[in-house]
Amino acid sequence: MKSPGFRGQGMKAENKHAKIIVAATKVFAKKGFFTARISDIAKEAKVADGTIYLYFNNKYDILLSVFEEEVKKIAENTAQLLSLETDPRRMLEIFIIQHLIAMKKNKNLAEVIQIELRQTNKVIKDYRDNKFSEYTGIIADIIRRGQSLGIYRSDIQPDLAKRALFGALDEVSRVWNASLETHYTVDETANQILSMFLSGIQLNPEN
Amino acid sequence: MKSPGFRGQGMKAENKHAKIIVAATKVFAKKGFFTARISDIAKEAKVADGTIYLYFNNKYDILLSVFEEEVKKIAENTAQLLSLETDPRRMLEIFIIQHLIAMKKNKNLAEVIQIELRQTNKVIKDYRDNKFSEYTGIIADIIRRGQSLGIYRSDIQPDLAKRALFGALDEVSRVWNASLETHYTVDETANQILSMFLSGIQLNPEN
DNA sequence: AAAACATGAATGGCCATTCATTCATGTAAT
DNA sequence: ATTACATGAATGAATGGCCATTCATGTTTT
Repeated sequence: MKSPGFRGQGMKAENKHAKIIVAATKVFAKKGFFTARISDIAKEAKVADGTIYLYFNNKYDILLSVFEEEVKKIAENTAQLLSLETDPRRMLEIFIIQHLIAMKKNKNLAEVIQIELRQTNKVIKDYRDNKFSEYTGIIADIIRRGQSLGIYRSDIQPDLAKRALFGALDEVSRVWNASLETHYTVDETANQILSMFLSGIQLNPEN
Repeated sequence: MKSPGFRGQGMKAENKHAKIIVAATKVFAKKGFFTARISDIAKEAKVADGTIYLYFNNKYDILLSVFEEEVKKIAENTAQLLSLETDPRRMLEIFIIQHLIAMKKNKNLAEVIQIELRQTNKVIKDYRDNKFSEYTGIIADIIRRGQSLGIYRSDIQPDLAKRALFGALDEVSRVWNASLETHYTVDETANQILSMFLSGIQLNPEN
């Protein structure tokens, strides 16, 4: 006597993987990687503890999957928007806005990125610089393009600038999550940061 | 028959506290807070596991102490140097250089700051925003001063700018630690970041 | 010989991971 | 279409290892 649409045990995999990813993102964000318990994730995903191991090898594998999948999403979305644009100034604006929107919309993701970047990094460090550095690489590319067009100062090191900009964005979103302080809107923030960076990067400042 | 200056067990407390702090900084930096074992710290400090609990309440207390003491050192040192200076542009330069020097010199500290800021934050969140926000507050103060002198754009939000700048510096030093990439010197980096920020913040850009 | 310090083996709790069992669904035989 | 059998997804209690913390004991200092 199950209500229509209900499925008991044994139902086809369907979207358990996805459900676990979503739950894990939430739990990692709330408690941090090390403090999060598998059983927390299982409960959040409405799944048994053991089920998680049908989809992931271990706890770290979950974190990695969350990180890579989510970063991939943002990167693809941003790349898509950027492909329609040619002005490096406008491109930088798009990157900044998209990043902040993504972080604001998905606070959990923001946290996971921060955690993965700092803590775990340590343990596994190397073999996963893929999706993430691909993402920040977008910034460097924009800057290089601007330089070859004579719009951005040629004495700026794109690899340093990408870090400075990413760091700025990351710290701003960290505070959005971590503190109770009132904070500026995405637009205000994006404008301010864009303005700080652009005017410092443009060859011929016009404000 | 100990050589002169040698002291066996039971020697007067002397500097055990300090020794543990130094050891803990090193170990936390290398392994991260959660992965670090008390016995690692004890071994590094050449002290018994139990001894640590004569000086600290628990593992987290060690991290907190490391964080607060080290941040305090930097903050005081920087404040001291800044007190000799009045030009907001030069002041910003000093802050940037001092921060980068401190992080480069003490990679361990850089890591601990990052860890404390992200992971643990989570757990205890509030009651320790003291030393750290005091430190980043220096940036906001410099900017405000520059604004009232008409040197920095008045439309810049000091609290946002401080985060952007701190984030940029933090991300740059994160990469110094985390990656194997060749990276720029402190001076190069400081110049670049200062230049990016200053030209974006100055009312009348002159380069 | 107290008091103060230091030691490190033992304790105890926590939690990732495993695995024996259950059960819905699918297939084959009657 | 009813029964019998097979499959493997899902479960969650039990296992086992790790490690922070404690404390009974030893050592040094006063």
